[in-house]
Amino acid sequence: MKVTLKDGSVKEYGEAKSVYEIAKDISEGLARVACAGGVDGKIVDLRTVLQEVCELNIITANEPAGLKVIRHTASHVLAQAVKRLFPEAKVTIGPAIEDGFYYDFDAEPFSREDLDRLEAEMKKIIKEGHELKRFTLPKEEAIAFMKERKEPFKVELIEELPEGAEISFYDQGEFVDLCAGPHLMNTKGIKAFKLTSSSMAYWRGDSEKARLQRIYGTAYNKKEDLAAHLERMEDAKRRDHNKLGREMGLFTTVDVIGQGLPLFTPKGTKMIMKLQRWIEDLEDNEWGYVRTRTPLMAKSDLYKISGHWDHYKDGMFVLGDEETDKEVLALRPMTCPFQYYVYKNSQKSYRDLPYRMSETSTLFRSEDSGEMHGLTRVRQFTISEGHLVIRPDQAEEELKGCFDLAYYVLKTLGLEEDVTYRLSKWDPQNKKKYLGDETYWNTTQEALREVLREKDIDFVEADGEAAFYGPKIDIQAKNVYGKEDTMITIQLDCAIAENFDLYYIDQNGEKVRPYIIHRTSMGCYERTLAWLIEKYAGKFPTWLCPEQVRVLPISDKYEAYAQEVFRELKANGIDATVDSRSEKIGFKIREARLEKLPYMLVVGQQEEADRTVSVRSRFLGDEGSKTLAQFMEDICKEIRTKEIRKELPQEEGK
RNA sequence: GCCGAUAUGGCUCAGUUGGUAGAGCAACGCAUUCGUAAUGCGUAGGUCGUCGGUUCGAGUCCGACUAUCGGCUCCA
Repeated sequence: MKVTLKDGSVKEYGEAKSVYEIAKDISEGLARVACAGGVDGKIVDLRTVLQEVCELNIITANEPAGLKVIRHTASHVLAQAVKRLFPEAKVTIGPAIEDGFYYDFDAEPFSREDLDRLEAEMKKIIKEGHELKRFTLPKEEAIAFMKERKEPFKVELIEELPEGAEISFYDQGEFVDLCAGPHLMNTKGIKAFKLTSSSMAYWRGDSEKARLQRIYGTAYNKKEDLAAHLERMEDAKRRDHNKLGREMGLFTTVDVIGQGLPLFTPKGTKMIMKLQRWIEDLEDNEWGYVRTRTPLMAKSDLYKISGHWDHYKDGMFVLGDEETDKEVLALRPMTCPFQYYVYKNSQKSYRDLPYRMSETSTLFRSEDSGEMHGLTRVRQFTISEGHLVIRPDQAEEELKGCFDLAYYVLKTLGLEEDVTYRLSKWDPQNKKKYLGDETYWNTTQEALREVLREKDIDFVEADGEAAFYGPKIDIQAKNVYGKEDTMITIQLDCAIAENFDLYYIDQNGEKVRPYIIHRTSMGCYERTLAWLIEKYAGKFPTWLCPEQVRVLPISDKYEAYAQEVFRELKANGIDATVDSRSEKIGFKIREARLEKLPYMLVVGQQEEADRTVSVRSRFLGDEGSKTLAQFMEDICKEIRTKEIRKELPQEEGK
């Protein structure tokens, strides 16, 4: 589709997905020229263009762009319903988001019952079939219009728009909203929607500003799609690590121990130790790292040198009071300066670089109370933290090495498809938050960008996400609810060496400042475990399972043989147990399956006589019998190669 | 930190208008000795998150605190 713009230029749009783009261009950036714009070369007015666009949106409503329009319109219908049932409520903004929409209101908190009533009212509005009519007003009139309707938040929004702008509104029956569009032509276009939850949000995301009540909802073009979405959300709840991890007995929390301080059970600990041993072995033996072990706390003086005292003090647990105590200590929120002093312990030559240090490092961060979540946001956590002290000429190669290691870890865990890559840059609008000048940031950011380009990785760039000392490559993963957190980070830091007087001696015998790479390979063990729980819904690859094999004797009579099998498994380093209870075999199998064990070995008269085991696995079900030696060979190989076997389709056991 | 919701035996949940606790599963015991998703019977287990208040009487009403959940903000 070609749209002719006022300046005579013609912009060509592709199919379906760009429908929203057109509408957006027309109604936002090109609002003032749109009246003279046209579709397919014909000059038409804006209303016609928008109508055409909206029609297309209905047709292509399964495309993300089409859904966005439906959801945005649904958010207006929600606002209309709120104004009907809660006339005192003030409207603010209500955009479409990834899986639905929300609308923020200045109102009393909404209960689930309120949401149900609002849903009913929305259905009524949809049925009433209001046409969404767009009109514009000059800025001054627009302000007066919203003042008259007693909507202070809308007035504030309009006041910020440029002078002389034509302000766009949508009229749907008795409800009129300030909005750039686009929208469906009629409220009847909303075929399936649901209000999912309500919560509090701040006006413009600023905790100093008004507290608003946000209502979340979702809308689809078809009832089946909505049902499928709700089903996905139910599935997400079942996978939620915070629920499943507790149910499976991997971790727990205790009131009197405190928030954000999970306790790992023997099972959870086993999994974390498997990850940790793997990573340490990998780094030390294959990727050329040396291992350090440094204190969990230090005097405040250390953090003053590193800059954390100025930039990160609120995030640290400080022991003692600067006013009254001679010595003030703080638990470490990172390992950087500790490892710098390990580096400084002996004088390094250019030949010693890169000097790659790694530590399985427990860190403490004083998160605000509402920020903790399961295993993904905690106050004490352990990361595979490393610092590479490098010569400037080694930056590119070492950064790539860090990236390769991270990618290898992700791939082995089967998570490589589930992550996104982000180049985290400084915020040029807020330079005070960062060390170094513009040149420094441009150079370091470009170095990281080059690595991602070289690796042919799709990535996004994000302002304001950098550490205060340098930019980062962040590998982001989403939890089952779509919330994103950083899993692995690689950071380039060319500034801190100065503060700690780090140097090496070059070929000419001169002292030279090295660069530093801060990086993780697996990231935070707690978080990684959380993602693994959600990714595999508790059905972990065998190598990671806290219990890999359970021996199930048919009856007490075969206990001795079961013990023999068990000893053989343990002798091969396999995590195994024996279920010796006097229960029927069906019951034992049921329990082992509910616990998502990869392997069960049923042993009875036949097996004892033949020196075999009857194998039942999560992957193939009843696999028949194998000699013990054969089973041992197979499972050892599976564990050694960290194989991710395909699971049997879900059977439901209640 | 902010807003809202929630808090009953190991787990999942009942508990009516305030009259001082109930089920299933798990645990334990006994019987059963069993061939690929639940054997039967029995026993024990809770000062209802903590503290305070209202009341003749509080799991139930009120307040504070703590924790959990959903968000906001923040972040590995």
